Amino acid sequence: MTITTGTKHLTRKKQGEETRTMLMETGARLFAAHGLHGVSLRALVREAGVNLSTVSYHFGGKVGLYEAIIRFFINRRDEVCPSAAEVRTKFERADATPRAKGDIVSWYITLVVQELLGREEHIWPCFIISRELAQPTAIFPTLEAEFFTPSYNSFNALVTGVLTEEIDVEERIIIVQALLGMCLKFLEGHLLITKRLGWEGYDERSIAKIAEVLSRRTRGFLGLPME
Amino acid sequence: MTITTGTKHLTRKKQGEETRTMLMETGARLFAAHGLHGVSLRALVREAGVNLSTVSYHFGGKVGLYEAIIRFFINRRDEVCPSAAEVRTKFERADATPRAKGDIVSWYITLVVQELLGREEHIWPCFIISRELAQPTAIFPTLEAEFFTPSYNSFNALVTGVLTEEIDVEERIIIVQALLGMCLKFLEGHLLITKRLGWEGYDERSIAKIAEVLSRRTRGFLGLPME
DNA sequence: TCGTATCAAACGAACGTTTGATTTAATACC
DNA sequence: GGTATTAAATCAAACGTTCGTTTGATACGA
Repeated sequence: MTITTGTKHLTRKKQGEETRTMLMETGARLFAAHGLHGVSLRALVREAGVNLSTVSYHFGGKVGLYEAIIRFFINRRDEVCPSAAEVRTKFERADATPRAKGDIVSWYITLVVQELLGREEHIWPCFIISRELAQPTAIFPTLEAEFFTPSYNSFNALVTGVLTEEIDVEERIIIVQALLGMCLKFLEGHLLITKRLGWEGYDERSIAKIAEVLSRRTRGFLGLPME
Repeated sequence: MTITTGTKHLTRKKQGEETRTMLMETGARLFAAHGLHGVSLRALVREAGVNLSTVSYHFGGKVGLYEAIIRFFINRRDEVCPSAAEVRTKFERADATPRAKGDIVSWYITLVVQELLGREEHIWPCFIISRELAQPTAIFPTLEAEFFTPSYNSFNALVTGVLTEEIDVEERIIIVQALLGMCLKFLEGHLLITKRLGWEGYDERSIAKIAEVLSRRTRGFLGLPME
């Protein structure tokens, strides 16, 4: 009967969902800032304004909450960077000119930067999973299979599409890693970077600026004209 | 009288020094893998083969050990990347040709990659401090003042030396961050990267390969001919 | 009345730290 | 040169705290 009174009027089920959401949002922010082991459940629930036991009730425990946050983001992977197949299709349908290739690179980098940095709901979970790279937990194998490998394949499709000339496999892998690191740096280091740039944080203009510089210079990195 | 018997023959003072070294080496490795909060002192001393109380005795506590490891690395900063002044001198003494600038870029990137990845005693502390960027602890202000800022200034001197043409300050900062991220990626992600490349770990040959690819392509990133 | 969600309280385990005794190389004394 | 003293370093044990989890009672909408 959903109800009623003034501000709070939730069915019992909606209330549970609201609690889950609040825990995941707060958890994403705190785990991003301090890591899985750096956040106590008591601090987390105080910040979220819910009872300590709700974590075990809804997620089975601290690790369950942590992994739920990661799984939620894994399911959004398609939004973060294009699939490898999509990238390959782009190259098949475009001219083989450096100019056309450069356009694809710019499209790709711009998209990734905007999805990584531009979405409130993405930035903290993304922060968390990027830390899994250096500090893996039990969820890492899943994360690698369902997120890192597809993302890597997507970047790899981009690089392969550009560098059609003969290039040894080691160099191609190194290039992909370098590009990934370049993009992720603006995520992991966003506190220091925005401070150094005198920005309050990332907004539409600043993200567009980063995307423009990175996409243009990535063309140079890949041996295409920067224009 | 130092003595004598068979294998172990240390003065009491040397023994203390050996304990400190063992704790710092083990701590560097474990803190790098799991973070400050992810390592318990009991697990650490078990691995190091020393008594629990020695941590408090020699370092004042867990955080004291952690910060000692970081301070040790801060004092090695000069070896990790050249000073900004040294970079500027290089440019002053070189021709203004793209070729000469490219040589400086290659020299710089090669040096940084080799110092970051090539030294056993550097890699774990370096790993730890790179995590401080995303997950700052109490030591961060010191780290920023005595390590990150000088390193940033050094990279900035390189980029500034290359891009003498008119370029807005935001773009220059973004470029510096991208280059930093590119280099650090091979540190933070070394487990995944070596796995993907089918390497056992970084060795002299693989590091040289990474340095070669990155330095050559960084020239392209900075608008110089890749040769 | 039933099932879901919340809550305060308590649980045992693990944490970082402290303590006081013990070991041991170096020193002082005769 | 042998013996007692000193100070540094180690060690096992125990400290109080905080951790994640569990429990059992309560609130409340269906």
